[in-house]
Amino acid sequence: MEVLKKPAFNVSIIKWHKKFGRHDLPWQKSKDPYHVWVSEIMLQQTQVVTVISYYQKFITKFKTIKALAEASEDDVLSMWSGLGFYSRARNLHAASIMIMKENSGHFPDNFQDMIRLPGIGRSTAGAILAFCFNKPYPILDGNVKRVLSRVYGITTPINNSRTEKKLWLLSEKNLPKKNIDIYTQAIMDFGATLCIPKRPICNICPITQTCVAYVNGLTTQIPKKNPVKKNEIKKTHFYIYEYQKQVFLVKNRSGVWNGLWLPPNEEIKLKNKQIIKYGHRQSVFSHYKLVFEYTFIKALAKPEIKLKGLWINWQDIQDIGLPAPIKKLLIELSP
DNA sequence: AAAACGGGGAA
DNA sequence: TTCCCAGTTTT
Repeated sequence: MEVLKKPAFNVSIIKWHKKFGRHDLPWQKSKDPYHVWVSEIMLQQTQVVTVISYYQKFITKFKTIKALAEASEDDVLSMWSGLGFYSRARNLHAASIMIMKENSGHFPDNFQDMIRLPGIGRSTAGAILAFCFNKPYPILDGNVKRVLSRVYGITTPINNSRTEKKLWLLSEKNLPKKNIDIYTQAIMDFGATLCIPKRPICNICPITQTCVAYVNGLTTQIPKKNPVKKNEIKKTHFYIYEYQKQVFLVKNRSGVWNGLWLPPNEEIKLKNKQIIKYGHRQSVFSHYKLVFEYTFIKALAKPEIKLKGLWINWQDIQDIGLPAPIKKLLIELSP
């Protein structure tokens, strides 16, 4: 009797990618590690569609590692404004300075030197090594976790350290002997477009025969996740002062939105003031909900503010590092 | 309202 | 090693 040999999972994925994968993303145009690095950092906690325009703006503004290293942190954060998880931008900037100092501007070509850079961990280093240097390193992002847990029928929670260890081993085990760059892109595209979190499109999937979750009817239950802790509520108040078409902002130096500009959260005594508006907003983070009230105060005389900060023209708020909900609020309040 | 998206750094 | 922290968009 003839034994039908099933194609290996990784070979099937590469074949699938030729026809159905994404080939025209902006960062796929070059193998320049700087480009791939920036894209990988942006993609760490953000979806492709959101990243595209930010990536293009960022690379246009900072064309090389040198240009990034020579920029101010303010400039870097302003390009990141709205993308969230701002430590990614601060780390990218800090890493570019390290690369200038320690490696004369050349991005490292090996795993050990890469993960020394702030913001680059095992998965990000693996992606850069595969895409730019054709080296067989595994990655383990959300897509890969989902695909592997379904293919192997892993029912333990994927946000658990034992399961994660197992997934790393599987990711490594499945690396193809050749075309590591294509495979790495392929498994991410496959996870992002076909083996999606809810309602995976199994009817056109090329690997259902070897997918344990599919064969056992478990695709909706895998991957399983431990529940995340619930959100507490934090409250704060912003005082938005306007004087002669300018608004006053201070640099935040802690917690969320570290390094970004915010309206002060303490009231400043004014002799002549004209309060325009009160209101409140909320902003949901992964670990808590921030409820903030705001008071919009139009000053009739220049306020004497002891806080260190800056007066900025309304139209210039586009160009500084502001959190998305604050930028939105200021744009609504601007004349 | 909940889910999706990894890695740094303190404990 | 483990735990805590960190933002916005999409579903």
